[in-house]
Amino acid sequence: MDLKVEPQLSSKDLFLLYKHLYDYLGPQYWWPGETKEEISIGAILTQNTTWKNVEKAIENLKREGLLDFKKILELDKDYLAQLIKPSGYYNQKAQKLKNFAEFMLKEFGGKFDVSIDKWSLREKLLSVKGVGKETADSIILYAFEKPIFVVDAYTKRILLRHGVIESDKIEYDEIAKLFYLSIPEDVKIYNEYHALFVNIGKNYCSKRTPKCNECPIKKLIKD
DNA sequence: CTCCAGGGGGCCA
DNA sequence: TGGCCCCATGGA
Repeated sequence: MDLKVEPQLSSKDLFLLYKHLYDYLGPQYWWPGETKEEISIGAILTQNTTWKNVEKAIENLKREGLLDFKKILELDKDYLAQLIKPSGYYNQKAQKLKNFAEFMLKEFGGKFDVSIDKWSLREKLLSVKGVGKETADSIILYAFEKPIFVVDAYTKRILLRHGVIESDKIEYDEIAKLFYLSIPEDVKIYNEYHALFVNIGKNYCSKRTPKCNECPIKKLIKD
């Protein structure tokens, strides 16, 4: 069971919530990363792992000049695994990075400024072994810069605690739909909204020490 | 010590 | 599709 917070929010309030959070917390400047390659690689490395550990892995790759799809594809898999060890699941993730690098080179010549429909792009990304919905959507939004809404564990937990959704068994795409129906289709908004949710999730809605009483959302709802 | 963090794939009924 | 297991490190 997950705790709930009174009063409750409705899915119709999601755009209002965004505007309030943005006014209150300001831009979050996501996704951290100097290049699209770095951003997309980070999206895979952060699977079920804290960002702090991912930073170490990225730093190792950057130091070796390996934030490059061609080099990742050619690199010895075990060596790649050692470099990304701090991010955990290193054997699996080494293979995932190779799968993704090969996909990007074959499909788009390693480029991100492609004029492909975002849903077609999503289908293609989901066909890569190691890229699930959240990872695909993160890559589409933050590297390809197309308006796809990213749903993560924080998003689900926050919506659950504020009564927007009833059950944590709700499907990923069903949660995303709540946002597509409530807010304008806009890369900037989707970018900031997800980042704001992570901010709130980390600081006020973590599983272990939920500081619901100090949560900005609780204060904002009182309008 | 236990539990969790910005998941995803494989297997099986 | 729904449930279950595996992957693996670092931090609270």
